[in-house]
Amino acid sequence: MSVAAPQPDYITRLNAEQREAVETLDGPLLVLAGAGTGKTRVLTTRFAHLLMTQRAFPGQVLAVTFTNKAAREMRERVSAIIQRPVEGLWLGTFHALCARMLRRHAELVGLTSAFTILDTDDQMRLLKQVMDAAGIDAKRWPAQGLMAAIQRWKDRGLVPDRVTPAEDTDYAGGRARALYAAYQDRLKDLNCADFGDLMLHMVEILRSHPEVLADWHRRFRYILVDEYQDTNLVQYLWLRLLAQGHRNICCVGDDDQSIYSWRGAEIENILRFEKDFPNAKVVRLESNYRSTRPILAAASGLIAHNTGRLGKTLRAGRNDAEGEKVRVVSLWDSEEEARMVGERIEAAQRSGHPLAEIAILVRAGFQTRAFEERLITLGVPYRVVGGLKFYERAEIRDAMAYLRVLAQPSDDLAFERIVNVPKRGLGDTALRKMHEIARAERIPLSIAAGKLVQSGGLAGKARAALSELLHGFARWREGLQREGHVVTAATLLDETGYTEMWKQDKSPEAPGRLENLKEFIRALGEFENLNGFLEHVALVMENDENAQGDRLSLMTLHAAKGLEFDMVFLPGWEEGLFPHSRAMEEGGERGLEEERRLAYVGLTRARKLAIVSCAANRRVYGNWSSSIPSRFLDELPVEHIQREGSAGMARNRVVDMPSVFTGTGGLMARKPRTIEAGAWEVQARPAHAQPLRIGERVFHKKFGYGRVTAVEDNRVDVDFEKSDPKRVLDSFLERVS
DNA sequence: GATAAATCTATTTTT
DNA sequence: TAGATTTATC
Repeated sequence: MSVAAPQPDYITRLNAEQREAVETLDGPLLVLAGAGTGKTRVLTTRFAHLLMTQRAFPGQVLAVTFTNKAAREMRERVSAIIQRPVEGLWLGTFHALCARMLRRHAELVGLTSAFTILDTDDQMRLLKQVMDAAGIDAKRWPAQGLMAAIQRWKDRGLVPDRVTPAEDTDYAGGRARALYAAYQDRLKDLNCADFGDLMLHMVEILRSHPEVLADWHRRFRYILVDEYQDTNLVQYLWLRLLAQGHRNICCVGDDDQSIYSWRGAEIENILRFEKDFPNAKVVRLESNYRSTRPILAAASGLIAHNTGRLGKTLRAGRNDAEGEKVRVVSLWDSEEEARMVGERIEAAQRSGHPLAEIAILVRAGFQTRAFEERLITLGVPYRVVGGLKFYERAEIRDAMAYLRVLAQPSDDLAFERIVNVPKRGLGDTALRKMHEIARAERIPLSIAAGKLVQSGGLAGKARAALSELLHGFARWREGLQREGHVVTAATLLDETGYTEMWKQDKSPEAPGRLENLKEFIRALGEFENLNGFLEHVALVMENDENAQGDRLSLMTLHAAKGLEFDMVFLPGWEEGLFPHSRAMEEGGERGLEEERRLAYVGLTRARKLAIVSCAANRRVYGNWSSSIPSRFLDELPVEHIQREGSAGMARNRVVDMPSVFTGTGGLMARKPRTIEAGAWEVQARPAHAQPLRIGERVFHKKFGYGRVTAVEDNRVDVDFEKSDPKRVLDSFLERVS
């Protein structure tokens, strides 16, 4: 910087560490941005700075996000800084950007530039067909397992040829690779790509076509990556290939907020950054502007229990950072927990807190129900974030399938979906005949259908129905030219009898579905043409509906990442639920650490008050069972929390009701009796006169006989004979001699 | 091809 | 327990 050069105010508004992250423009840079430290601000300011200093034209910056929402936000904020709309940006999600690139090079992987992007439904159906053709016993080998394996391979950038036989032993007797190859072939035949393919194909192309890669190197001078801790291997490879030339890559992320390993995200990508990009600079953003000191201290204390972190310490960046301690409330059962949350929300509401600033964050989706019921009885408006998305609804998928056939007669999957919706009397038999012709002549299904009609290989009624459908498509295609896509789509849905089908439907959802179809047509009008719309829907599966009104938010912890609220409820902190037993079974210590990061994400969502709670009894699959407080509660630094509720767990640990309350067959198997508040709280009687020791044989009402493998306070690890090893409270165990 | 019965299966899900 | 999905039956 030259002497006394006046700084633009978008720079002077930053703190020192943020400023360093923005102004370090050349070479690899990793910005470790703790929760609430202004990550998005840095990213967008950096982008704007590149443009303002004329380091790059808009089209020379590649900016990658994970969600459409993040991309939209970045676009808006960049144009706000440079005070004009920015055009020609390569800003979007990994998938959207790859799709855009792949349309230019599709022929290099055997597709045409008009390839279709499949949704999960289509993927599954296609895979089932492939497995069927290969004679795989679908009972023994569920398609879902193979789908997961294929996706994992794709996440790692492995085309079928690159999968080693050693990785292919545990599915259908080592046939997974071959099935994967067959699936890929089918995709190519149909001119389709699934989500994973968008990344996979592009990486393959960049790997094997240096001239293409060089081209992209010339184009992009700077690369910006958001949420780097969530990248999977194929995304990492793609970034590394593109960054090879100029090495001006800036990745922003937080290893402590990596919570998507089960989706293929590799936390190693961020841990390894300095090795991958030699001479990389690392800037830490540790000044938190979001939360009060106690919340930050609680979150920091918790996450400190993780190993293998890059290490950051959140500092309170606000002047008014003092505040309420984190509440830890223990309750008798999940119903009482819901009541407690409801009461506090009402109280907050009474004292003038907007509901939009309150959130309940749960570990698993099913937990929302108890709270919904409570909120409904209390009349508190709420919204559940991340339910079924608009474009995932059946009626929308059907309508989409019609439009896809309209746009691309060779889209077999779409054709198959709608050929008998509404019912036209075209069942399995008719479909099989079409398939036979299609396979024999290697033509699309819809063309085969035409031949079938002409050859008369179909009974009268079915033949007439199919013929009418095909003529319809010919007509609507003409209409597309004449009347445009919106009118044609509406006509199509009417003439096929699709809207009529829902009008006739007497189920309570039917009116809503008709509404959705109207909304669908309206959304269509926002696009210039049909293809633009189809691409958008394939890549942007989100619903931006009903966000209005002062409503409380109810969502999973995963869905809450990136959001913030004044008051946050974190219920269900119990062993087995959070940390979730499955996470630990599958991921071991790594799984546990990811759960802890999830807890960290939860706590750091709160600006002013976090209320953590656990219940001693919870209904699991219909049965009441008892649970013990999450180990995460013990990991919160005591000086920053305030214990409340029926059981002060720090001093008097919750003593569970006798095991007659649990299990299925007991006297009170239905529900633990709600006893007078406080009655069960203080009896800190030791469950056993002599503490249990490792190796002792014990009996548990629900899990049967087992042997003690570890003892920690009143928690005992038991290796059960008839059940998986579990951690239980010692009061539930009987000593067996 | 539609309905009823039986069976299965229950984390998280950015695109 | 609840719901989704598969299978059996008419």
